[in-house]
Amino acid sequence: MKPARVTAQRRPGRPRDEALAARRCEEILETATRMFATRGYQDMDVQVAADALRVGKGTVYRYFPTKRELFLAAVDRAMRLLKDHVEREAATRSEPLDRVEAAVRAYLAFFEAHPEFVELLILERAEFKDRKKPTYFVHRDANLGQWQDLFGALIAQGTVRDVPVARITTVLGDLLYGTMFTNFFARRAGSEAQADDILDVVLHGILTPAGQRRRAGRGGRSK
Amino acid sequence: MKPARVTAQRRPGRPRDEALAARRCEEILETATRMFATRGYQDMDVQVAADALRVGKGTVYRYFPTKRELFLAAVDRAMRLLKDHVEREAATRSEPLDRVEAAVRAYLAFFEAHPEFVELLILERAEFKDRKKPTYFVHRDANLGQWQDLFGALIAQGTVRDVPVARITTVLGDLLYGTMFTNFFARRAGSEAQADDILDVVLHGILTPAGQRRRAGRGGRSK
Amino acid sequence: MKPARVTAQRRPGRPRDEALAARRCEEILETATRMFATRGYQDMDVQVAADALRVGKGTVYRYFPTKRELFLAAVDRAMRLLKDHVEREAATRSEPLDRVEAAVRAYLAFFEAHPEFVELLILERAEFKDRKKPTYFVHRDANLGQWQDLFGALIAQGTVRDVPVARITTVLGDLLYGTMFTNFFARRAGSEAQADDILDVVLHGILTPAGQRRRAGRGGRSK
Amino acid sequence: MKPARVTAQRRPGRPRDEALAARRCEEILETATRMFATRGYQDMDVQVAADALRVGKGTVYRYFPTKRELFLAAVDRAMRLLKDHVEREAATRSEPLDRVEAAVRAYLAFFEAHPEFVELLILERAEFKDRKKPTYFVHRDANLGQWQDLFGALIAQGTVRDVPVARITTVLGDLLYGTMFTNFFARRAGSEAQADDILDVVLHGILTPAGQRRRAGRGGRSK
DNA sequence: CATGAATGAGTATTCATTCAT
DNA sequence: TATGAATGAATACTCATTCAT
Repeated sequence: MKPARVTAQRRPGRPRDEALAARRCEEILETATRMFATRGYQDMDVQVAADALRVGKGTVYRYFPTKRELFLAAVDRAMRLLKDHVEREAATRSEPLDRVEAAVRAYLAFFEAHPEFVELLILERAEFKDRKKPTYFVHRDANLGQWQDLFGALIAQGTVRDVPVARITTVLGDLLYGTMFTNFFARRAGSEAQADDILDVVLHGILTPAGQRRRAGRGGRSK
Repeated sequence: MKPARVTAQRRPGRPRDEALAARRCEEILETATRMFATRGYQDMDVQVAADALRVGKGTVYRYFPTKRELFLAAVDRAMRLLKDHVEREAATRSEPLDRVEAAVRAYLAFFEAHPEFVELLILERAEFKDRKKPTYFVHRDANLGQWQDLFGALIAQGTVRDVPVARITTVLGDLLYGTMFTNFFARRAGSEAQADDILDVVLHGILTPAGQRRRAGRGGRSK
Repeated sequence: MKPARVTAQRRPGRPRDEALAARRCEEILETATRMFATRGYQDMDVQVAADALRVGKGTVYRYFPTKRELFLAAVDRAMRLLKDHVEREAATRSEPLDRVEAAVRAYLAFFEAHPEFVELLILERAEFKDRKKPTYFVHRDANLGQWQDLFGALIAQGTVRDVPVARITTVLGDLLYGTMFTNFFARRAGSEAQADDILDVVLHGILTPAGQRRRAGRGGRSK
Repeated sequence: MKPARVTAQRRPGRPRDEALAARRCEEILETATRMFATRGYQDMDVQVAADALRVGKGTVYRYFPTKRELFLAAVDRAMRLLKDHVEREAATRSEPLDRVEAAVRAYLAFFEAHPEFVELLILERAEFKDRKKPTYFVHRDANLGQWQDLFGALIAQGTVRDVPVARITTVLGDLLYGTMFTNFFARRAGSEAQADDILDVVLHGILTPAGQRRRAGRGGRSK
């Protein structure tokens, strides 16, 4: 006879253990992420994931009603972790340009440490073409504003050339995205050195002063 | 679909019509590309593709022994078409920097005109993780040398800063790759303006001279 | 089945509330009957029934150890209610022939008012083919004797032709059974008029000329 | 759009064997009927049926796209066979009343010989409650008219009492239906004697005194 | 050569039942 | 006693591939 939970009268029956549920939910997502990344969407068998988790298959389905929902929850979790990581790192700096640099390094380091999340991004697009917008871009768009504000401030203080901020965020965003994917596809590593390269090119450009003059003289198309 | 009975002098038995075979092979790949891109790898039924081609399913299997081979042939074809397109455009210019610019524009225009090829690249990675290297990177690596030579020449002539050419090709390659994917995922269009933006940032950098001095003074990490 | 705890003086511990148990048992059967009839045996989820009853699934299992037993108890209840209804109606008459007529009307009216019970009869046969004899026929056979006695008396008093009573009860039983099913399947209604039709046809077959005259003289209902 | 089967040039590829297809379709239905009747709808595994037919499961699905369609086709076939049988037997007689009698005997004999068809009727109702009208009643309604005409003629010729023909066909139809089901449920046999009983009861209800005398004079079978 | 009939391995999901609380 | 979290057996249908014609 268990001592009655002193909270007056509780409902009859087995009470729900909220903490356990949350922990298990996280465990399932973590394992599922690993298995989706390893085997692909179709070949990731919910049965195998359940076995790895030491729970019954039905239990997984209690938490995520379909394989699809399980997958999308895993992608969403990955994006939340990315955002947390990048913002935490950027927050360690106060100078705007330093924040940009820290964010670039954090982004690349995050995906280097978690290649399984890159795989999820690929899989999402490959298997769920019907969805309006991939999770990555939903998150990207949600975070875009703060970075544009940052570059706006850098232009105002005369550190960055006065070009449309959208040009900067777009090019830098695409560059990071492409680097992250290529690292994964081509099995490259060394995100620290990559960050150096990227920052060198983006911040300074590749042309010499002479080269810049020459190009301007020829009427290159860039405004 | 009846082969033209060429009258010349026939050898006994039905002569193999090489031209017909090549044409049909191309037709199959084109249709398959469209259908893979539209429906994904798993959902693209060979039966449906055969129906669209107005041939029997067995005929498709005569040209490509498995669905997998059919898919990989389609990816390979896409990469060949990309290479042809970029090189043809680059060849219209003689100045090295102009060739780079033309190549950048051609690359983006190609994938804007052929989003189905982007889809194939995604699908390849998602469905064939076991392959050593995705087709895209096989082609990328094969073409890398000529672009490195080009940038080497630009450095020698003083147009481009004396940084390792690998840094330039890597950053530019990743940026184009990321832009192409993002265009597709986020349904962006307007590759001409994008090329302008990319060339502006990569060639000139985003920092003002003052900003560059300030960063150098702070001992920024880039060498 | 459990011997009633004689109430006199209470023993320590929570007393079993027999009345509550019986009431809940009846509630469960009533709800289960409705849901089995609406959704079929396989599609009737114990979970859904428990939800409808506002109790936990485990509680249902406390009363009925398996879904199968729950179903069979529901069928059995239906047959008990049928018998009660028919006998109660028949008991309102004293003349043997009137009792027969009342029973026929009561039978048809009962199933017209409770189509869910017809559904249970169907489902029992469809899902439990292994059982030796469907519940309906167990009850039918148990009640057969009293009706045969009744017709025996009618023959003895010269009201009914001297044919084997089994012929009468069988034909009448099959006719009622077929009418009840057909009403249900074909969504016919109007059991009163049907009873008129049935009695007209059957009585004018089973009555002797003398019996017909006697009944007409008493103002029997058949037109 | 069917190409005239001019033997000269046939389309390339393996020609479809129409006769084989029709035969196999019938075989599948026959086997499926037996297995549905034996095991019930849910427990009838298409795999097992395919094994019994010595074909692959996919082949069954080529002919019937779903298990449901297979089942409904089996029911429909049963009804067609019933109709054929009853009409063939009725057609052996010329006198209207003899046709009725022959039809009653044929109906009961058919279901006595094919209890599996009775099972199908049960299963259809149990598993497909959503369908507007069970197959049996679709067929029943389609054939009703001819029997009403027959009874109309019998009334006109003074053999049958002048009651609404619908009353006669309904009561007789329900009686046959109930008898057939009860035979099956209660495992009764002896449809010949049952037909005697039914005809005795029903005819002596529907015949005028003149009609009874006429039939007795012709040596009608009812005792 | 071309066809399409035949095949059967492969899989997400449901739900009756159990039992810890 | 009541509850509902956990379990895992059970199953229709698809589609890549083969091969008789």
